[in-house]
Amino acid sequence: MKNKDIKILLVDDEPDILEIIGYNLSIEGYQVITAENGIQAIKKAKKERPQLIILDVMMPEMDGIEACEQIRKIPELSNTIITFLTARGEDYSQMAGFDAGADDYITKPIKPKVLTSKVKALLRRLKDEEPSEAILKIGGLIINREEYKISNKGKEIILPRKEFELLSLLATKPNKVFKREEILDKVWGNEVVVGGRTIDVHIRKLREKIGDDCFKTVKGVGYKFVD
Amino acid sequence: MKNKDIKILLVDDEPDILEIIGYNLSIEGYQVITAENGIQAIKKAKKERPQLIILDVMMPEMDGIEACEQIRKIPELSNTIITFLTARGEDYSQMAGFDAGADDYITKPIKPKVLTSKVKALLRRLKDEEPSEAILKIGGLIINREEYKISNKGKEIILPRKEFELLSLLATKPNKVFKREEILDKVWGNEVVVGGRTIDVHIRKLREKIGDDCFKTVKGVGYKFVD
DNA sequence: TAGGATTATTAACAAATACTTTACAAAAAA
DNA sequence: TTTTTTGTAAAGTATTTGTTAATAATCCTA
Repeated sequence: MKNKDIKILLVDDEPDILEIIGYNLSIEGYQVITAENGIQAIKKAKKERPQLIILDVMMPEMDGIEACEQIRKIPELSNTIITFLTARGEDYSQMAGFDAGADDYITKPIKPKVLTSKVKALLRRLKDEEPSEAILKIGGLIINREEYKISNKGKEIILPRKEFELLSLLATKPNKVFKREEILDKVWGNEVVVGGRTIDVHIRKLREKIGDDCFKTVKGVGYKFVD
Repeated sequence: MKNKDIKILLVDDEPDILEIIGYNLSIEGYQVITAENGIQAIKKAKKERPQLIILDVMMPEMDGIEACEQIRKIPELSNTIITFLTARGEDYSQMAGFDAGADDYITKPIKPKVLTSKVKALLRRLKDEEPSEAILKIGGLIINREEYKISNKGKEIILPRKEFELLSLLATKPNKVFKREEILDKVWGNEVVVGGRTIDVHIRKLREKIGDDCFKTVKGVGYKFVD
């Protein structure tokens, strides 16, 4: 399923928030639908059948919690993922939210990267049936894909996105050789065209940061991660 | 392995949590064992040999981290999967947990669906290890096409691509004679034109590396791999 | 939103390795 | 014996990857 086939319903009473989140999501190619209160949200949810609903907790008319409960009662939307928008630290609302049937929550203020990776992670559940394994452990390396974080022998490392994804890919199957083609497909996307040395350069950076011997070159084929 | 053959040790000091998680797991058919602190947990783990341990981080007597470390030292439990229960957002505990040898963590509050699918995912790791078609075994030779690796009588050998593919081809049907034509087709591609000695040279290199007698020449026809 | 920092890509060249050919020797077949 | 086919070593060619630095794109902050 491509992003453009995915509808996200965004519910918040502040137009600014709708604007900014909506903008970020649409950059990623999602179809964004908005609503400004719970009642509208339920109406639109029924009509549009979004795959994901992002719901502000605090809203006039009908708050997010109640809206969530209502939506959860709609059978056609049983597969819809609902996530709350909540101010940082509002613990009680998380609790109430989960009771109401929410799948996750996002705290405000929202960083675009966090938002999009969270959305991606949530949508992945749709396909996977089971929530994807967000955490990979190989040797002394821990890769937390949900939080885009890596720790190597207890030391945290921040990797740029492409490097992270490349490492992530290789680490899903240690010792398996990933063909360059395959890497391009999975990390860059099969329609993107990049020069011939791009992968090598990223590998080089990973070798620098994680350790030279973790990455093995198989000439004529590709690279593998070894532990 | 059926669910009823799987033991899960659940460790938390709050009886309520034990109750609710235990209930959900037993619905799925798992055998659930409980403990209320780290010391008890270790004792029960030794005795019952559970496949999975769900361990609360914060506990009186002995906390989850320490319990985890202790359990990891028990050789019989080396295959046991340990996952932590942690309050949302407690980042430090995650990290400490991994250092202690945990495989994953689950955040509270826990949604039954998340719990069960996570458990499923974790247990899937146990079964893995299935030999795929990517691996060929002939005599003392193991050809791993996924890892582009060869081991001959336990000794690992790295082969260049063409050699690897040539060997790979011959090994798919031991004792079958592959005509030179056929070899060219399959390894080089039918439009590539190479000189008359190319195959021989590659065979020679394989004989050097794998063993002279593995490759038999059938004059006027081609080569075969014998074990 | 300008500009400074970071990240991604490209280009150009070096280095490593793989592959092919050559030339001739050896072996087998005719 | 002559002819054909294969074995071998070394040289030569081609391909692939490593590396660096420069440039482009992007992100982030003030």
